[in-house]
Amino acid sequence: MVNYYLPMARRSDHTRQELHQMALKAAQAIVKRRGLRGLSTRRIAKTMGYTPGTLYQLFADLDDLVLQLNAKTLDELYEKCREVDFSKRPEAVLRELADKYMEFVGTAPRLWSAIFEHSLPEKHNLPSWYGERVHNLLSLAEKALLPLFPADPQRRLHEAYVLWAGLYGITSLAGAEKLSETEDPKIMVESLIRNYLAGLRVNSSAG
Amino acid sequence: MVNYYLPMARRSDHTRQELHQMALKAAQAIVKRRGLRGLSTRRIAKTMGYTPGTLYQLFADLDDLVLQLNAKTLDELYEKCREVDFSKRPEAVLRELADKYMEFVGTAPRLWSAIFEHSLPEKHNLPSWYGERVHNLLSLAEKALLPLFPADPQRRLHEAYVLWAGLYGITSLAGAEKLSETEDPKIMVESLIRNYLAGLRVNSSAG
DNA sequence: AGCCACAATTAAACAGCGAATAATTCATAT
DNA sequence: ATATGAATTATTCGCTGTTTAATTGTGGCT
Repeated sequence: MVNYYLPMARRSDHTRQELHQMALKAAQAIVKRRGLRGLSTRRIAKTMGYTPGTLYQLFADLDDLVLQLNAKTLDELYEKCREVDFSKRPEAVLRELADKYMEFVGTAPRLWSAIFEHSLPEKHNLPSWYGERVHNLLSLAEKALLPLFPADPQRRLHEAYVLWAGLYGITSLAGAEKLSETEDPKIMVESLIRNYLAGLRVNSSAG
Repeated sequence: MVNYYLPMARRSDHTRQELHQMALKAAQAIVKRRGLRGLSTRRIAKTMGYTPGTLYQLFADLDDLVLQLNAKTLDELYEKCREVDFSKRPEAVLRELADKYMEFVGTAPRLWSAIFEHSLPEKHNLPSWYGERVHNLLSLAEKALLPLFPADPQRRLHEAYVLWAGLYGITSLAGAEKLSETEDPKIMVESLIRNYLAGLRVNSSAG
């Protein structure tokens, strides 16, 4: 009789979890260098020292793997952004968050754009664990807005969305298009934060 | 002797320009229904009633075709946005622009996200004619800001860029469903315009 | 020790892809 | 009428993601 309850020892030198980690690290390295379109199951497998079939024991398909890679990217950005000093004034915190964001994107632009270049087949929806990663990041911006709307978490989340999306728009446009090389994305983000926050104060006190 | 100066008549029933148009229309229909990942040379060719090889006489490669499809999309959005009444107040004009923009995106979300999902291979840069399409749209937002900064076109462009990038970010994130499913992008855009413009007035009059 | 059960891994196959090339078709200029 | 050369197709190549069957290897049991 075989023991069905404990996992049988692996044939090779790596546990399932190790393999999972190896695959994501391999994929991350490939996307960093060659972009999402340079990623393939065969390339990942070769980088790991395995064959493509093994990947299908760790992931449902390549979409699943990319989704988990993107979640990992979001996690790493989240960890980087958690370091900011949230005791400062909202505007200063948001500026620091934006700085971390842009620094992160700048060091691995292909890894970052993989998040937006990837799209799921029609049938599938985004898994909830992916949405949680996005929410984590948003909660940081929301946290920065806490002094502004201490009693309205919903409002806080809403404004955090707008600022986050604006940040994304600026960085992605600046990254993809060098038409306006006179425009510095850093200054644009600065404008966004300063003016939007000023507008928030005006419109809140007025209405 | 052959006449090198006048184009030889086509073998089939369509001129080169007609074929070019047919290819883009076919690609547009496919992307509308199946998304960018459902697009292939074989599918385009079959839709046109030709074979894949013909496409390579009209386009350098599939990337070129997708780029021209995206330019066409930007053109169609531009034509739609030109209809707004630019005699109104800046905030009203910007809101109308945003409305047209989001209505357009809403009717063909897959066509729109193709703009962001597509990325060129490392070697190539975006052609200038593509950047012009983006600039056209940008100039509409700049036009709306004319009453606010009548003597500072550079400032106008800067603020237009920030606003447009924000709109771009909100719609693309909402369209790709990489952000919240609960937040309504329309309300977010409303917030962006109202607060950013309010901030502009405050910060301009103050400093 | 020997063997069995079964998980892990691989090798092979399939359909489809973008792209390049050779072969073919066919409208026109002479 | 025929040769010319552009337009179109058929074929081929090396890829791709994914599935399947075959193989390998390991731990449990007698």
